[in-house]
Amino acid sequence: MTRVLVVDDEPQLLRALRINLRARDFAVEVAADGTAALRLAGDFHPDLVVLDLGLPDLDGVDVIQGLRGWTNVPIIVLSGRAGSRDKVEALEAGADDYVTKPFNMDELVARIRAVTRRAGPEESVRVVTVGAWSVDLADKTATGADGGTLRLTPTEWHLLELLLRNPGKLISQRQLLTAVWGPSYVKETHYLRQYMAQLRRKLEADPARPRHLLTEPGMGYRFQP
Amino acid sequence: MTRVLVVDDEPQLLRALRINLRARDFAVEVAADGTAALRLAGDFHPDLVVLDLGLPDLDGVDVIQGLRGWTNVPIIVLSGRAGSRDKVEALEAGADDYVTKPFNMDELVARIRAVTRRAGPEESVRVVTVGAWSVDLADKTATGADGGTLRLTPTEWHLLELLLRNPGKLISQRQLLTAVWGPSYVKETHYLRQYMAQLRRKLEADPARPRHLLTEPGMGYRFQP
DNA sequence: AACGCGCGTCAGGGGCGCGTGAAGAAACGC
DNA sequence: GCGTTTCTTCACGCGCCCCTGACGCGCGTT
Repeated sequence: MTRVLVVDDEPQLLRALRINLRARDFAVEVAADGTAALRLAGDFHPDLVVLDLGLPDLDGVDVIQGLRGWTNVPIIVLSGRAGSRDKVEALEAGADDYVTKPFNMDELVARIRAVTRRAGPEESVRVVTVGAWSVDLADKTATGADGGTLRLTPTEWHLLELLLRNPGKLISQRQLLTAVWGPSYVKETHYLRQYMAQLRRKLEADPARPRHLLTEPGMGYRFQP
Repeated sequence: MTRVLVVDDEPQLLRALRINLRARDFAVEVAADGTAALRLAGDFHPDLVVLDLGLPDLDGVDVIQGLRGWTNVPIIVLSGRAGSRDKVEALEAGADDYVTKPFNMDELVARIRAVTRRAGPEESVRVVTVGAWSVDLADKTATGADGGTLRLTPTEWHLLELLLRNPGKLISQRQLLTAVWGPSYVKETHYLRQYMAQLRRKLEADPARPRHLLTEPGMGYRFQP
């Protein structure tokens, strides 16, 4: 059964969503604020998160980034504001879809189905090949074609894992910094340059001309398989 | 069947629209003034509203806001006045498209189709085709028919994403400027011309004659799928 | 015709982001 | 306590992105 975590601070909306989703055969858990949402997400391991941006304690974008730091569970954002600025910010932070209130319940369910369908038949990757190296994300080892192994520091692993788990996808600097160093480090882009350089030195055949760990100027980085 | 509410105070235009839309398999309801329109919208729950701005009782913008208070049903505005001031006001209030009278019936139907197609219970778009290019908004990649990739700067992405996420819909200059550069840049329409030209150079087969990134003089820009 | 206005196009320059190297500060091992 | 590894900080040069100004064109107004 598909497990859904609903995060909203309005009791009646929470209740309406719970009833409607349970009637459609979803397992539903609810949270009323951002901190509870982040905690429950760790315990409940939902297949999908429905997140209201207007929470009492945390900013919605911070909740998204808090989740994106360790999981790429699909996130559907609810918001009372239709402003495209908010929408873009949420999507940039890692949301998968955006629904403005007031919304039609059938539409929301349709989007939930669409998002879970898309994320459904995925196997969580364990081994990724980066050039001549074979990286095992589960037991944290990297072995070369000649059988030699590579040593990576914890920070390097954290950064590399985020990129490798989203092959081909652009990960914004903000996302990387909040995930690896925390939300208060979003300005320290030089950390990224520093550690991306180290990863390239260790993994790329020609560190000056990376073929797999690519820079997207002004935006972020991307792992190209 | 798609349900359309037509709001206009001219009986002959009302009649013409009803006949034409019914012939094209729309379910049509009509209202002759703003109050009737707001009441009927609540009862009829249309999938689309065609709204004449020149109503006897209420100002057109007030009708739009009255609808937007509880629903985000697509609204296409009709107006006899070609003044850009009215257009922009209507679009800012939440209208989805704008047609000046006298209008071509086929054009109106085409816009109705475009707007309803977009708002249907479809999954949120990730990949959009623009001419020969395939643009992935999630991965931030653009690949051509020959497999080549395209590089876009952050500002170009921001602008393009806004247009591509609202296919067929007219986005006002004000909206684009506030979303990409911030609210204090609403006068800098020069930026738009600059970056729209760059996007056309990169995406359009014939940048001088754009087929997908269209200019609506005095109002804004539109992405035509 | 002259003028203003909006749009498209081109060229140039300043500033910022990126890559790189190096060194100090902190944490960890024994 | 000492050496090593890891994290953080600083400095420097280069390339490119963003902004700016200019001009031409079409269109409607005076």
